[in-house]
Amino acid sequence: MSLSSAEQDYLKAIFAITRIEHRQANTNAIAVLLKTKASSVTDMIKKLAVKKLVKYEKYKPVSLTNKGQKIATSLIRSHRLWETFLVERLEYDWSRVHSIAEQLEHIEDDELLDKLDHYLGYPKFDPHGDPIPTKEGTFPQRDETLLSQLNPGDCGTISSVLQDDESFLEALNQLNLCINQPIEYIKKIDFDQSIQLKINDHIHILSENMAKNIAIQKLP
Amino acid sequence: MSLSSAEQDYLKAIFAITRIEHRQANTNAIAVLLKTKASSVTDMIKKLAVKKLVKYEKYKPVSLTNKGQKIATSLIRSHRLWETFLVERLEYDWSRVHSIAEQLEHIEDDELLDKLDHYLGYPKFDPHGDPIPTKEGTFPQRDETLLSQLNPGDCGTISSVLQDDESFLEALNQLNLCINQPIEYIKKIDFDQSIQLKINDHIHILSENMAKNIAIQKLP
DNA sequence: AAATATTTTTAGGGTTGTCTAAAAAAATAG
DNA sequence: CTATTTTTTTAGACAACCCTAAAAATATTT
Ligand SMILES: [Mn+2]
Ligand SMILES: [Mn+2]
Ligand SMILES: [Mn+2]
Ligand SMILES: [Mn+2]
Repeated sequence: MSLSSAEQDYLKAIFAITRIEHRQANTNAIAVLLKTKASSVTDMIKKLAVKKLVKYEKYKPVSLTNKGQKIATSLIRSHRLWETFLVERLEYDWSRVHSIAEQLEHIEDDELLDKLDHYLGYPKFDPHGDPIPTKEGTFPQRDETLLSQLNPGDCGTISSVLQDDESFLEALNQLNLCINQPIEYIKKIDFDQSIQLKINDHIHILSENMAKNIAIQKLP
Repeated sequence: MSLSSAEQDYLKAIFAITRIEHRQANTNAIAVLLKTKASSVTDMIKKLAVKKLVKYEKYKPVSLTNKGQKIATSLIRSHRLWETFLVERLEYDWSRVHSIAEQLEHIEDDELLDKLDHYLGYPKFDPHGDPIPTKEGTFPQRDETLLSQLNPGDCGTISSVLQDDESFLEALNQLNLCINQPIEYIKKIDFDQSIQLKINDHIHILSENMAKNIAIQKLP
């Protein structure tokens, strides 16, 4: 069964809300994520339910069937492999690749993902530190702490970012904050919960909101 | 102005018919190429005319404006660069890449083609020997003769194939007939114009139809 | 030049995916 | 437990793209 890009995007959205953000995939949440209207979501959910890709009861949050989950996982795999290709081979900045991967992830061919994976050397994490599921659908795991939840004196390296927003990532570039960059957490500023941290021996400040979207691997 | 994949496919089709096959792009010719119906073509041509991408008068063959030509050329560049990537980097067989490139050619990003071109080392010809237009829209030129038009004793190497059909290319694989393969033309068989030729010291036969779709660079 | 065949366009309709506005259901507050 | 607010669904419409069948225009024969 072949799915339209729109159908695929809905499956991805439901996966992101339920499995990644651990929220309920209700009509509005999906509409917000996909920048569409609740009525459009209802329509599409019904179609996906007929195709046995989601479980749906009127007025209840929707969930993926096994089949739907497999497809969503494969799309995430595709998205993240393409992002890796764009950064590692085409020398794109990590801030620019998300919207291109949104298009590339829908390219259909039986062998493409495996060949791309092989070519890239079976990467485990994408340029934003997000885990790339294996062909079998397993996500590599890792111990991470949100930068916003460190304690004074904690040291570590940036392991992932939780947003793909271009302006957010560009701002991190300015501070040399990229994946694997060592940092030291200094303290939280009482005034508005901003974070003070040391990067390459320089002190910088990050808003609470930005700090919430940066994950750290703590050094022992 | 951003164009749908369908609109882009029509521009490519008109380019192929007028500039490559040197025929008139009338409604039926386009419908056959795009495997659609004449009435659908008329509808789309009208839309493209409003957008000033084609010149259209009722009942007359259609032609591309400069703007339409630039877009078509860029799509061909995209298609052929992606085919090159698939064969040279992902190790696809040349017989499998066309349908994937049909999808990839529509990916939109300002920098993508230039980065891909740079990464591939500015290739001049794609895996089928077709010229890859430069960023400026110039097609590399070459002296070619159709295999069907050689004379007994002529030697040369295969420089391109005129069809992307998977079964055609797979059949060529079986005979070791790939780009740059040296061949010697033996003779035409009176019975049905089949071609006898020597490949790696072995004699083989090709149907007239296949020979018409293989281009040769003659050796002096 | 008229008759016939072919090509192109128009008319009307179907599907997919979107939207707004209104109705219905569920959740929340008093 | 009712009243109000919020969320979800339904109804109806629209744009893009494609289709079939019929009409109109053009090309080819006789
Ligand atoms: Mn992304
Ligand atoms: Mn990513
Ligand atoms: Mn091709
Ligand atoms: Mn090609």
